[in-house]
Amino acid sequence: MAEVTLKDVARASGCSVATVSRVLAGTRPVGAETARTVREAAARLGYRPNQVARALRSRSTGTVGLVLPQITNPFFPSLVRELEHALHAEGRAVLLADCDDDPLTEAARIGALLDRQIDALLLIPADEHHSRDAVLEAAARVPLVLLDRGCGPGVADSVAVDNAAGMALVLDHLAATGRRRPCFIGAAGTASTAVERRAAYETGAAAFGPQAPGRTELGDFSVAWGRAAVDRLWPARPDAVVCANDLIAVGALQRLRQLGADVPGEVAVTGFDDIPLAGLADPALTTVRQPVPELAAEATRLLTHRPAGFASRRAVRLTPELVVRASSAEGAR
Amino acid sequence: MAEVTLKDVARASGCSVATVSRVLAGTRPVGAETARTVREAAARLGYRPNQVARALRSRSTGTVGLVLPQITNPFFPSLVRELEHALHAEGRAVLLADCDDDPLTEAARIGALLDRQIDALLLIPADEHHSRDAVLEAAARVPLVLLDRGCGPGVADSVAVDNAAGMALVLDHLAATGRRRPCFIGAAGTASTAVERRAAYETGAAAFGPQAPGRTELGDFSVAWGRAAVDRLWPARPDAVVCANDLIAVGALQRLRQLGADVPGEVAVTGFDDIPLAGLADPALTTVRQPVPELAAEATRLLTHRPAGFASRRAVRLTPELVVRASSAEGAR
DNA sequence: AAATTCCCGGAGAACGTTTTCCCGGGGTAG
DNA sequence: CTACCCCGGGAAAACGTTCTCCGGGAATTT
Repeated sequence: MAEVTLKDVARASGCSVATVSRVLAGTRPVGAETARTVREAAARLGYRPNQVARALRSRSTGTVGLVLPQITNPFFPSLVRELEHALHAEGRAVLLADCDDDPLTEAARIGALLDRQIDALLLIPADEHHSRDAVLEAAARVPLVLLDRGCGPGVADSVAVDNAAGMALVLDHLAATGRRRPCFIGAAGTASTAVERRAAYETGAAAFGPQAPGRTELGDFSVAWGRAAVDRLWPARPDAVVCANDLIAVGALQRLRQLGADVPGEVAVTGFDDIPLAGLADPALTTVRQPVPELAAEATRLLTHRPAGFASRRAVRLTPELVVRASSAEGAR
Repeated sequence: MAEVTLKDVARASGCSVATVSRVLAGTRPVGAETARTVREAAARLGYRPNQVARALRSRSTGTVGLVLPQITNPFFPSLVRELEHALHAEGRAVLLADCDDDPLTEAARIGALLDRQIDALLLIPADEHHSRDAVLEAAARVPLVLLDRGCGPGVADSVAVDNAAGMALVLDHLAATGRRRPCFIGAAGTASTAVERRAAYETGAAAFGPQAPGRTELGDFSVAWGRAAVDRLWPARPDAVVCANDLIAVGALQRLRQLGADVPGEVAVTGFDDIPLAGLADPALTTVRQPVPELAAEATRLLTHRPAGFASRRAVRLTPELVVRASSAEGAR
């Protein structure tokens, strides 16, 4: 029933499978009259090409793999959405894999996708170091683009936000609005976002004066950690708490309010990423917006337009944007 | 290089492709000695079976489609995660499609996935009515399980939470904690979750007395709508605001606080779904937790164990759980 | 008018598996 | 000793495409 094949169309239109294939794929010019009959027969029978057979023959599945650390990380869904739309628009389908932040699972998933003959792989690596081998291996087989996070230099093409620039935006803003004693709540992991944001904070914070900056605490990218870190930092009474991402900032915000601190009057709080939650926090969170649609567009562009015989790796950095909200308001002081 | 095929292994191990296939797939018993040599050769060459070829021949891709309305809806990521894990655990891969809440896009995506010869389809329908045709068509081709939302009776197997039971839990809890004048902020759409929760509220609210319940307002499943609805309902001073999902509840919570209302002292607020945001709201949101892991497990079970020649559709309803948090606390009154 | 090119169409190989069918040898039963 | 059967193994068909090669007729060139 739903098993209409090229052969059926050929029989119905009185010509060979080769011709039918040519008409439908537009591979080679074919007589106007025959083309018409073929197209009509195909429509009448409701022919849909079997993509698996097509893939086997043409060595291209029209499928790209997307491997990410944790779909439940609120930054990823919008990215996945943009990627899905961009890829489906070109007729490619997305094989999704969630590796649960575990490099071993990640490697297994990558393997599974490669076995399925994906044309290309989009990967948000779980760990800067431990993902490296799997990435190298995969990059040798298919076009691969690293997204959001890096994985050592020159491993593969990559697209990410300029974390240093983003952190600079935050620090400039805080300085401009009169904050003098910032501190930092970061993530200890080796994920490149953690490392870069941490480093950028250290660099930028120096401008506040030699010993102005308070301590920096390192944990993970979670709300719980944000809460916990505040307990350690608040006694020193910083006037700004810079967080490595929005989840941490939300936690910090919560705990500060519990402790009776006045945000933003007494202390400003900033995040990073601009996840949906950021705008909903109270007070709304000042943060750095990642250009998600641009990240997705650039990633798919890198996948598709890969210059032949172009060995060198491309690393695209997109500039983020500062989103100032209530949590760092000046007027309230 | 990465192109090791069965033929290569056969040549390396000195036997035929048929034998190699049999050894590796374990299809048929084969001599112990030959099996050893074959396995060894395969390992040495690093043979990985080409799943596309396998799929073409065996008419099974080991791939299931997952189509959902909006991956950015915060309820879905955890569901996707569970499904991905369950399916990958059985060696199946997931083709993901996001239809942007649009039934037309949904139909197109379903078609694209079917062309790729998915073995089965998991679908969270975008709309109860407008998704129906596409669902019926798809269900005729592959095993299909509807998730979270329905699509008319008897269309396909389905797994969802018992919305009526969940709403009853909320209303019982409110009644038990002394609330007398509830009102409802729901969604107007025809998504089955919207319909069922709305109906369940109407039924349950009757127990509060003939004219006790305040108005019910219908919009969409969004934070913005929650805020807007409060402006309409608050003048009537309900002592409980029951919301059709957590997003609405978060919006309501925000607006109520802006208006100076005391939550939960003056008015309780409840949500539905228990998305991560619910626990982070201030005050933390009382809500109904959907049993996400169970939903996923049940869905994959229905996909795999489908009784041969079992025509009737199965509709599984899972019981939700009430999560009482600060937004409906009694002590605070 | 003959030769060359061009165009349209078909036959069939190929992609990498799985699976059917067949065959030879050794064991057991008659 | 013959008949049968089982077991391990190979040859080759099949899955549904795409694409190469080839041929025949018309059109163009010389």
